[in-house]
Amino acid sequence: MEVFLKSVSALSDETRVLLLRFIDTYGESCVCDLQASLSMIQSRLSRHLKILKEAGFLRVERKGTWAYYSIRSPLDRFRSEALAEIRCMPIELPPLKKLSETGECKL
Amino acid sequence: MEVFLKSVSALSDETRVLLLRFIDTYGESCVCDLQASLSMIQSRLSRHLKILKEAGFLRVERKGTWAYYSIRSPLDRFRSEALAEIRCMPIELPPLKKLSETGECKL
DNA sequence: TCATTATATCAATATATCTTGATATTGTTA
DNA sequence: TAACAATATCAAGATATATTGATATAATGA
Repeated sequence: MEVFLKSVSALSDETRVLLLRFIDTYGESCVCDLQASLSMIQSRLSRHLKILKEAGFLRVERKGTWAYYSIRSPLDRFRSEALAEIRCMPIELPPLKKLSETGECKL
Repeated sequence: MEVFLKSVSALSDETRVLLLRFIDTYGESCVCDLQASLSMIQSRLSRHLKILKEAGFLRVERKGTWAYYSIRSPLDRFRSEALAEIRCMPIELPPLKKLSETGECKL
């Protein structure tokens, strides 16, 4: 798909906007932390994270079995502007649950 | 729908991106001109123009039975940036057919 | 190597969006 | 008012996208 269309399609879904806002707010997160914090099913998360990554908003870093997703940097003008808009949205962010650090992870 | 989601959803469709690019390039156009130039069915055009209008990209001005659509101005930062992206897209623009002015309109 | 955990992908269904043709609305002119 | 042209809306089917549960892959440690 064309680059711009891929970017805006990625943004046109509530779940993905929430993910971007969450990761932008709390910083790099692994899938199991997102799963615990947002109470989302794992396959659903994986799908949306992939779409956001392929649209140029996220990057992944593997650390052992964990995959850490973070906001890709630097973002181009359009994506930065989009992220700025998302920062202003009235979203109820659930608190962060860092299972990957407290060793409670086993979902 | 939430404002930002409405904007990006409006942008995430090839037909609407083409419409924006067309109107941005050739200036204010009525539906029958778009119909002739883009060889699109009228109900389809009407639908997409409405979505773009409600997303804040277009405005309409009625002149008699004609409805002239143009880029809304001023656009906010995000929408301007989006339009700038669209201006850079490699789109094959069909030539403008100004039926509404030459009196050939009767579709 | 086997077992375990985290993540990714797949297949089926559910949901949303687009396209089309038909009909309704609005404005103009006779 | 009647007839017509331009545009908008509606309803049906077609297409795309999202969600879920099941399965596959990858990394780790015993």
